[in-house]
Amino acid sequence: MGTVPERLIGAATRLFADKGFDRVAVQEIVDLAGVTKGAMYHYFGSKDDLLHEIYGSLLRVQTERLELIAAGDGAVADRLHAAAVDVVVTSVENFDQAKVYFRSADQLAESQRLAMRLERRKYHERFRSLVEEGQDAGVFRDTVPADLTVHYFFGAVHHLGSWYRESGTLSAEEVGRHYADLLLGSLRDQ
Amino acid sequence: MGTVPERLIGAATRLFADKGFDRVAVQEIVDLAGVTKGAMYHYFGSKDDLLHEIYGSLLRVQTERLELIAAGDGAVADRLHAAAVDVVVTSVENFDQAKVYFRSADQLAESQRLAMRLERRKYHERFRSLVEEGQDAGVFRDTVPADLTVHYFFGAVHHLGSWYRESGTLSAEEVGRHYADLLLGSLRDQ
Amino acid sequence: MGTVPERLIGAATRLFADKGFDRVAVQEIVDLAGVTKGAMYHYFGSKDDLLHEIYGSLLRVQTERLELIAAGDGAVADRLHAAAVDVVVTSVENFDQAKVYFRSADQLAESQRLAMRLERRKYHERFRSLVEEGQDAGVFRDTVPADLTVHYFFGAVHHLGSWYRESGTLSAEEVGRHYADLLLGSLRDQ
Amino acid sequence: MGTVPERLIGAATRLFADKGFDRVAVQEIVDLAGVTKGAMYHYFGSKDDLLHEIYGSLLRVQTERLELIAAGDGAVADRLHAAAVDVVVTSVENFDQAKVYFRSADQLAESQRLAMRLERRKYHERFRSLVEEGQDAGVFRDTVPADLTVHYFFGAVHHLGSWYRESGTLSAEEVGRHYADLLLGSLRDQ
DNA sequence: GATGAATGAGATTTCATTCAT
DNA sequence: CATGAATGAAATCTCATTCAT
Repeated sequence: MGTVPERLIGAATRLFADKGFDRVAVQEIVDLAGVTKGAMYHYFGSKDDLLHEIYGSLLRVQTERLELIAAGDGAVADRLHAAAVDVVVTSVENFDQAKVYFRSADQLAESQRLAMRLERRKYHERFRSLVEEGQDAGVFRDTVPADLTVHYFFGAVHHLGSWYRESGTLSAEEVGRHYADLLLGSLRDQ
Repeated sequence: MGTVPERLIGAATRLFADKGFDRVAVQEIVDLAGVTKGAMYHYFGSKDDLLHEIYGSLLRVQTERLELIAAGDGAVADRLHAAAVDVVVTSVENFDQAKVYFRSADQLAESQRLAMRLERRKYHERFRSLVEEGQDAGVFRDTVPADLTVHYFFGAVHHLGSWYRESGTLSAEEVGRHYADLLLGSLRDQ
Repeated sequence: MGTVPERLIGAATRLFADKGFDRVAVQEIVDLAGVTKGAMYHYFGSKDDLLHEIYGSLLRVQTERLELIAAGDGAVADRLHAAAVDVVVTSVENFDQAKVYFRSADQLAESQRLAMRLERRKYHERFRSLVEEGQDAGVFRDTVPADLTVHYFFGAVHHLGSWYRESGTLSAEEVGRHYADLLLGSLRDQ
Repeated sequence: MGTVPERLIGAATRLFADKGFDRVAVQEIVDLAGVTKGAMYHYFGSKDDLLHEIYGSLLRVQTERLELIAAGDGAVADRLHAAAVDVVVTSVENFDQAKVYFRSADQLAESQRLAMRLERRKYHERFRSLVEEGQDAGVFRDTVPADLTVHYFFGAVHHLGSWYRESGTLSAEEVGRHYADLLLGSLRDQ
């Protein structure tokens, strides 16, 4: 059944993803995890801590993978495409975590928000550097600022939680490829 | 200073946009509006009602404008471009309303959610029909499903609330054009 | 039966006097006052606020009376004697308030502590100035610093809560006169 | 570093003196002592036990010393003076213990309270017997009941915790002498 | 039309203590 | 001897909503 902290994280992830951080009571989390509130506060300092933990784990994984993909030695268009597919696939494969991540950024406690923003920015900038690399190489057009393009793309990714259903006809891989195609398409020089 | 209901809607819009529906107390709203709780419950049945009121108004405006733009008689690519610019511009020009709209869909009461989903879907479908029209005409490529493309684009639009700052260097119009260019770019046949 | 805030103050005074601030639950206070917790938080911002309210009221009364007595035109020894009697008598006549005041100074919230310390110091200093006036006039001996003497006397007064019983044989007036006699005795020049 | 129980008593003494019994969590005590909760409950039955242990030790020492001083063969005024100095000096020299003793009498568990009250009363009575001895001998005036005088003096002593600062200009010995002078002064026959 | 006192349910968090290891 | 995970009861406080006036 996993350790108590694992069960708590699991329960919180599912509930936060479903209802949003503010709509979930600590009591619901511990009930679903099968432990008592005292146990939760033994392992986590607060409800915020739980969110912070969930929030960070997917971002860390994705950052690591982006690092690897971006540092590859293929053409920049291929690397960007692979990175775009990857962020979609890992988001869908960890859909509850991703939904929490997409929805609850603003609910993080002040103190944790800064640290998280830094990590997010790092991810954003690594991604943007790929776009800029392509622009500098003349492979991508530069009529739209790279920064804005990246916001545009991540907006689309964040929105996955609002429409994508795991039970639907499209696999994670397929959505990933479509998203990547749309991104590359909009960057392709005419 | 406006009527009491107007002041209430204004206060609620600003606060919901800033902190999210669940983080705003009714007391804060009435304080900011300069009225009492009794007055609020005189005009609105509940806190949910306030959200509902705000939620719908921007969507109604945008739907109306989309209708007009889509029914124009220019080339489909031009109409889609204009529609894309428009949704961004109107979102930025009513930024607080838009933020509420982007963030708080899931907080609507069950009963209101359905009605809203219908309106949203209508908007989505009108937009999609433009994409499909272009695909049918052979102007846009159809390797990516029109439905997914529209989700992709609206994801980007919804994300505006997370990164766009009215005080920044980009005007609403500029962002709108960039967004539209990215959309059209990704649809352009190679 | 008095207004709700009055009943709350009354209940809190009795309970704080009996068991000490930290040993009293808000629930007990509202039960004794016959209202709900919500009502309490409607009138008082916190449990601390309640203490603050109680704490200040006796001090204000005593400060006012000391002012009057000290400003009288009798001999300094007579005025000091009257002041000493008065602080004992008013403390015993408002015994619950006095006990709260004596016991719970350290439980006041940080923010309120400063304000209260100022008021207390003012009282202390007015009292001390009487002692100094007598020393300057050669009526009281000055081998013991006035400051220390005042601490000594107020220590005795604060201790009333630990031993004096209203049901005992000594009236407030009698205790007051004894205390004043002890004070004056220790100041009398040999 | 001392044994584990010693470290626990030391930590508890400091914390109780600083914040009061009810404001100190067992976790804080064991943290400061550098041990775990299990260890604490190995040596002490409860948090109350810790208080009880601290509470008694200073009283025992002071009782013993009072016994010796009172049983001396000097004049009664000298013995009372010495006793008064001594209680102040030992209180200041064990200031944390004394503060706990002064503040936390009411926090003792019912069962322990009785035992403690007996010891306190014994101390009080021994002290009072000195006063009475002087009154019987005609050295002290008897216009104020001995009992009340002793309460008065111990009130002043208990109050030390509220105003005396070890870093101040007065040494323990000086304060002791001043306090004793005030006591003797108020007893001196005119 | 509007007030604001009052409710009552429920929120998060704390904490002394126990107990299997 | 000692650990530290886990409990469970209780603590303070919040808040949308109602209702007599």
